[in-house]
Amino acid sequence: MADVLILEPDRKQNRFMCDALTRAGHRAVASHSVREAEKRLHNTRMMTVINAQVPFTQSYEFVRTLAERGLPVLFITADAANAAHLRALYRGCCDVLLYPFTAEKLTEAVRTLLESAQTTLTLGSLRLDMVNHQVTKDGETLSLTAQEFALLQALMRSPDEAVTREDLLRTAWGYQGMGITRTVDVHVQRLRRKLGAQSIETVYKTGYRLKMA
Amino acid sequence: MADVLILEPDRKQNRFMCDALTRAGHRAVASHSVREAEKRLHNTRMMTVINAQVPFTQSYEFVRTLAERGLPVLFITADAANAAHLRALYRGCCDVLLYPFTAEKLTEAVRTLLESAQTTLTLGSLRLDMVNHQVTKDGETLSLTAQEFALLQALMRSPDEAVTREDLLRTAWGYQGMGITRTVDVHVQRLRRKLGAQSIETVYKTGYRLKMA
DNA sequence: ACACTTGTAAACAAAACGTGAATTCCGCAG
DNA sequence: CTGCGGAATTCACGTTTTGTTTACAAGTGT
Repeated sequence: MADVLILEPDRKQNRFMCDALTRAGHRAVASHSVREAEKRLHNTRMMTVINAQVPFTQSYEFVRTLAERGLPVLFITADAANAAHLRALYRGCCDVLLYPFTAEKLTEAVRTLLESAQTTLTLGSLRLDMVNHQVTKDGETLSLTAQEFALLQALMRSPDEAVTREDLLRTAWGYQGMGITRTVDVHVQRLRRKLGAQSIETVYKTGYRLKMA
Repeated sequence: MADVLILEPDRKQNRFMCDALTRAGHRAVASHSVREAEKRLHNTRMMTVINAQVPFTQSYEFVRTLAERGLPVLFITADAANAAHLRALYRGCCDVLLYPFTAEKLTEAVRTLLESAQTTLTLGSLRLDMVNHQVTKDGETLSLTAQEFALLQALMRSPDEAVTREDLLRTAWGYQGMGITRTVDVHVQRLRRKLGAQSIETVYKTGYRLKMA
């Protein structure tokens, strides 16, 4: 994950940040609305730089989803009080940068955040590499589709725990408040085939659980 | 359990609380009547924030049921005297917040309450984990059905106490005012088999009791 | 002994799940 | 823009699991 998405409505600012990061060797993608950003990130993994002024009601869910996917987020805000608040709110792989800032400060913050980002998950002989979008089992590479990959990732984040279908739909699909769907079931079926059974057990009336080792 | 249900008839207030909690990283669900709330909580575990003004006759039974299920409840009231009263009435995993309050006070109260929320029950060598939907006895995992799980949970909440069939139907099934049924008996029978006898004793003309150790 | 309560197996009903196939979606090359 | 191909989703149906009722045997207390 070397790429950075910049969610900043102001064109000029956006341009400035893009340039700075590009010069620092990253691939920067400009984005001006949450909608656009969501679309772009739907099946890609990259960190996000977001202006904290974008409407909270929209951005909140957005950032939360990113956090759940283990993607780093860097907030930009001019309000020091707000900065503290944000830092407390989203701890983990998020950080806050106070406006105004130099290009150096920005690239430094991005670099630090990227370094601390989690890029692989392991469970027994299963290894999931988020950078290369690869999953290996006993050293052999499995070829999973994007959705299968996302599902496995969601399951691997909570090994040995029962994960509800609703949770899976939210973290692996980004859906929310969707009614009954058999989608998860179907994908679990496919994953089972590829992983070799004995891996994902179903928790009746609840969801699924990825068993350790 | 990271979710919060907000039972507050006033739309504006409800909205305010939802926002505050959402911002604090919880998933908040708005609800405007006891009826609605009951439906939502029927087979989900989440804590509840309730405005103490909602008609007592309705809310009393509602809150009682929640407490029996071990679900935390936070009351909101403007009346300090009432606050003391409530605190005394529902001790345990309930708390009271005085109106008016800031968003911070609210999230703080919710966080504290959630932290103290019970997620596992233990009795002798029996361990019941509500998060993972698992029961272990002497370290070995028992496979219980959802209903058996709910029943055992209800029994474990009152160890060494006689629990009436009616109580069990209410807390483990969500039924109320249902007439005669042998359902509880049948499930007790099955639980006995899985737990190995010697565990659930019957209290003639009343119900059942889960013996300690 | 009698009326009533509880234990239990088996029958039945309902819900949840698995799965192959049909359909829709979506990015992409032409 | 259009058709193509793989992936995602929905659908329909069969299977499995679970829950409830029933019928009768066994137990309990007066």
